[in-house]
Amino acid sequence: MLKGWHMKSIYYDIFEDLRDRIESGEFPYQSYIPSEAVLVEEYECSHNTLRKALSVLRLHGYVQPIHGKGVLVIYKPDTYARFVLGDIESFAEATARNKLSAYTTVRSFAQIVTDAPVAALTGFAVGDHLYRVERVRHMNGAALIYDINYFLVSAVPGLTPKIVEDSVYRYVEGTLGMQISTSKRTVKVEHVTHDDRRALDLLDYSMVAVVISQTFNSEGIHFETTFSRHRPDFFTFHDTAVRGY
Amino acid sequence: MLKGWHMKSIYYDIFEDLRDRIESGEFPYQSYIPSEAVLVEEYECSHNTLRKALSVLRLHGYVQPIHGKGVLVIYKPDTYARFVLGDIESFAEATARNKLSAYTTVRSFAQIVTDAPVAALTGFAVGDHLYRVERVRHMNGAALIYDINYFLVSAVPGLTPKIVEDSVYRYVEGTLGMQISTSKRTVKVEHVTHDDRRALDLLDYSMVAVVISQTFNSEGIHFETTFSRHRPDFFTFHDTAVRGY
DNA sequence: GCCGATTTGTCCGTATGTATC
DNA sequence: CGATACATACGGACAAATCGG
Repeated sequence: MLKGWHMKSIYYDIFEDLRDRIESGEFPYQSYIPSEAVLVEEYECSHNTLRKALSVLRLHGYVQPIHGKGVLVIYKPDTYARFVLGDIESFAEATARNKLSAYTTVRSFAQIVTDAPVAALTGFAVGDHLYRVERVRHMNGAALIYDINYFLVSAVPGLTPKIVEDSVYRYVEGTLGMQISTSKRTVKVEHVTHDDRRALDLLDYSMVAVVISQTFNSEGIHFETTFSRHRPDFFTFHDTAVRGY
Repeated sequence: MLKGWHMKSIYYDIFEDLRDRIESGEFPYQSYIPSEAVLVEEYECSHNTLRKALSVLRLHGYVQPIHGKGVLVIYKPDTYARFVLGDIESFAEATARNKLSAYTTVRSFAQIVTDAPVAALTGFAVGDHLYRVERVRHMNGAALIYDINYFLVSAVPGLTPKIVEDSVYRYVEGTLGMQISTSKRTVKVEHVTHDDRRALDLLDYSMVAVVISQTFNSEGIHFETTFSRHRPDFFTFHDTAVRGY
């Protein structure tokens, strides 16, 4: 059984525990984890709850259930880069996990009203009030990521340059109590702009990797569109796709 | 209730039906779909089965369930590009869906034995027998994608240049009856190589977008690693991430 | 502010189907 | 063929969030 109390939900606690046991090497690559029946005993939960945990584990690319045989581990520690973007993770969270020295500078901070071009760009409606923020992410001393954020004012009231310098997500989830839910992202490669040249330490790179993400909160409101422009050599995007899900 | 017989499973049929109804505009952006109770009536299924269908719908970024209120549609038809890569979709399937004139040429076809460098590159074990295939994807007359595939011979026996010119997935899923299950992908941006220059119509681009994918079949066997090198202006990668899954 | 109706979220127990060995 | 293991489906129960009276 799991130690103390569960924080989120039973199935999620079981998922986290199994994930940790896989990452720790207790269940190595190409081995089978214990059967459903055994795990139901161990975690003292219902068969349905365990299956939900296994489904999350699968969606994260840790295991591959095989009908009639067992649940196979397909997680290789070496293969996984540490900068996980296939999940929703903020810059602050990501750098903390990677133990990198990193900081953010704010290039501009303004409040605007959506016009037609901005609407086409961001997906917001004409007339929406937005915060437009430009930030530069430095890692180990070099300017590597140039972020242009558009936040819906009504959803993220009281945003300040001070806050965006720290972590918007911490403010949004902590102070405002808002929950981020779905993020739709597109990855492209574009020519560098004059702004890229000014903002980033580009060396001789002529193109940048761009991640365009539209983020929805738990109320289904599209509250953020971000253009994240990365120097190519420091850009990696991970993703796990599962058939039938 | 759904028309005739279900092909795969009840929950998947319901997912496909709801997805179609959303894409058709019956449930527009920012509207609520009928409640669980109503849909359970309509589809004559159990409440659990319907919830599973909704979970798949959510993972595909169509809806956002909101506790106590309903299930909100967050799908915008315009926003979605048609070249979906966040799902597992083959080149043949993708071009067919996009109604593009496309064809494939085979640059090389060989059988090799994995040595240390190839092992490090592909994730296969030293000594594994592999097919190494180089192909170029042409769309509307231009060479845009340069694919280098490594297939595990034991998992994909009898592969021929003729087959890879058509669709490997059709052979694998159709003839061999194998089912593709999980795909782990990484997107990077790299400098063009001499091979890129020879294989692709690169214009003056100096970099390519690279998708590295490791694909597992339903038996949990890592049977394919592919390096897909795209001309930047024709490259787009879509992804939907959901918190808590 | 409270209460009740509605709606989604989680969990449980059970039954049946299907693939593997 | 039987035992094991995963896959799907059902029905019931309760919790939590929302909304209106």
